[in-house]
Amino acid sequence: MSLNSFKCCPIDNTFKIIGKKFTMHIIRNMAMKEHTRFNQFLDHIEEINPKTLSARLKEMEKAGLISREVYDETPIRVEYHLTNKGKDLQGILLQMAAFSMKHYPKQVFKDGKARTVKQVFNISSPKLN
Amino acid sequence: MSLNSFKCCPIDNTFKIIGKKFTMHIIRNMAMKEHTRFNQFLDHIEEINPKTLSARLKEMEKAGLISREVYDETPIRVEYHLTNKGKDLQGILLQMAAFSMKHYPKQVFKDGKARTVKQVFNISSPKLN
DNA sequence: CGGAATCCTGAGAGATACTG
DNA sequence: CAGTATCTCTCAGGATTCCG
Repeated sequence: MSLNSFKCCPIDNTFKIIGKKFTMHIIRNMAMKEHTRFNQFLDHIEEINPKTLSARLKEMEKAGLISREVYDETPIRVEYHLTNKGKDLQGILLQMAAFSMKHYPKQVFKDGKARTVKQVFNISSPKLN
Repeated sequence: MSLNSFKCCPIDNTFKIIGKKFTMHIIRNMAMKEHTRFNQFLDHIEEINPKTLSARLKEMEKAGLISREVYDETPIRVEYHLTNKGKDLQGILLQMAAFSMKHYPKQVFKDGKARTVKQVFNISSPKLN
């Protein structure tokens, strides 16, 4: 199976979906911290502002990475959840975590000692689809 | 092992290194097409221009992802190669490819049929460090 | 060949205030 | 609570030319 079977580059395509600032941070907080709500993201994502957060959430919903559900209570409640497609980004997320945990232990860990993803998240290598 | 051992987020840290436009494209061409030279990147990376390419290469060298070697011939020859650290980004690269190959087969493949990374690259899941 | 130097532009991000 | 509405502004990136 050769590279000739490609019409466009899958890496370029993926980058267009997740490459914008904060997109992976939102995915991270949904996948690893189980955050679901607007102000939760706003309060816990480094340096994000409501305008940008709103824009990212809309893009991600349009791309099918997340779902948006409105609960008509007072006060209103809106929850965002990862779709199965969004969950498939966890492989990228873990590889990203692994890279910094290996190469930047002093910045990443309080005690400065490197750890593996398996140690921290108790997870094994994500399958390649 | 809990999330409390983190000083800063490894995903955020990685994103700061590879999140800029074209960085992963350069890594891709080095890792998968064995490109090594300035004009090779310039000619084969979609929409890049010399100024941005130059900036990315410098950042990447400074970050220790690539090495720069000058061969004093006429005309001068300069080669860029992935360091071991740069090679450790291949796991992310493969996960990125896998995502689009699974979810966007019609955009990615000429025949529109999904393939796995294993089928295309004859490679198994990258290890998580 | 491998860039550096300019100049230019606009998308996108930041800050803040406001609203249903 | 979950967003809009402005308004400002920077700087990443594009286009082009030139240089050792």
